[in-house]
Amino acid sequence: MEEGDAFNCCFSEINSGMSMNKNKKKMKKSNNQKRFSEEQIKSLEVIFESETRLEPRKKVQVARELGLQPRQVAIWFQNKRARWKTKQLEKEYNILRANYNNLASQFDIMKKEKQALVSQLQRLNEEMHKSKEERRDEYCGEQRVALSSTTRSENGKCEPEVRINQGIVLCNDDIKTEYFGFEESNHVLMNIVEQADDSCLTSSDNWGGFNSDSILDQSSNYPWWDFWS
DNA sequence: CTAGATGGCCAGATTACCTCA
DNA sequence: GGTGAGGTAATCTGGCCATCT
Repeated sequence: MEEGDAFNCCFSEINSGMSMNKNKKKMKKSNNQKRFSEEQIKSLEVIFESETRLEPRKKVQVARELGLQPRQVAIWFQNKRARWKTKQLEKEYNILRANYNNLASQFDIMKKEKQALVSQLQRLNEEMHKSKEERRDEYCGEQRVALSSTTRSENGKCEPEVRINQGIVLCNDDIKTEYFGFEESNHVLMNIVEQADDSCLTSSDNWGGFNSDSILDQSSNYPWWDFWS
């Protein structure tokens, strides 16, 4: 701490009548100069733009130039920093809110797109099942005719029940895969639909649990603003 | 060298007062 | 003219740090 600084500090308090008894409940202020002049404010603003804190020497110099007490300059800078910080916080809050709104709207759009795709998948799946059953019936009918005609020509005996049962067993097990040829792709499709059904996006409960806190949670290291990039 | 005293600066909260709608 | 809201200078409080003794 500098001697001059200490002197000016004490001087300013005494001089401006601001040295208060701490036991007093009400503070009284001098009515000499309530507000700084426009020029004083302008100069202080200019200095503040380049440096938000003043060196003791600079503070005395500025005070002298503007006709203020060093303590007044110090207090102005303190208050200015506080106001500036509040404004910065407001700005940051507005940016965060805008980002959040943007994120939420995009999320909503994607949610709808996904629901549409899920319905489309379900429709396709139903059609596939229908087509599969039609082909199976068609195939089993052909097998039934072929089997009964073959045995009759070989043995001269007619065993329709056995032949028919054999045909049905074949249809339900191995032949259907060979005949229809899409067993594997069908499994894949079914898995997609099942997974989509389990997804949080189709569950309104989970969607309702979506909140900004989780996104804005500073404890997470994930840069959420890059989520959509 | 270390510990306590002193004083300044800071942030944050609050007060007192002014201006304006 | 009275009043409430908002802005601003100044004060208070508690913590931190540097210097002195």
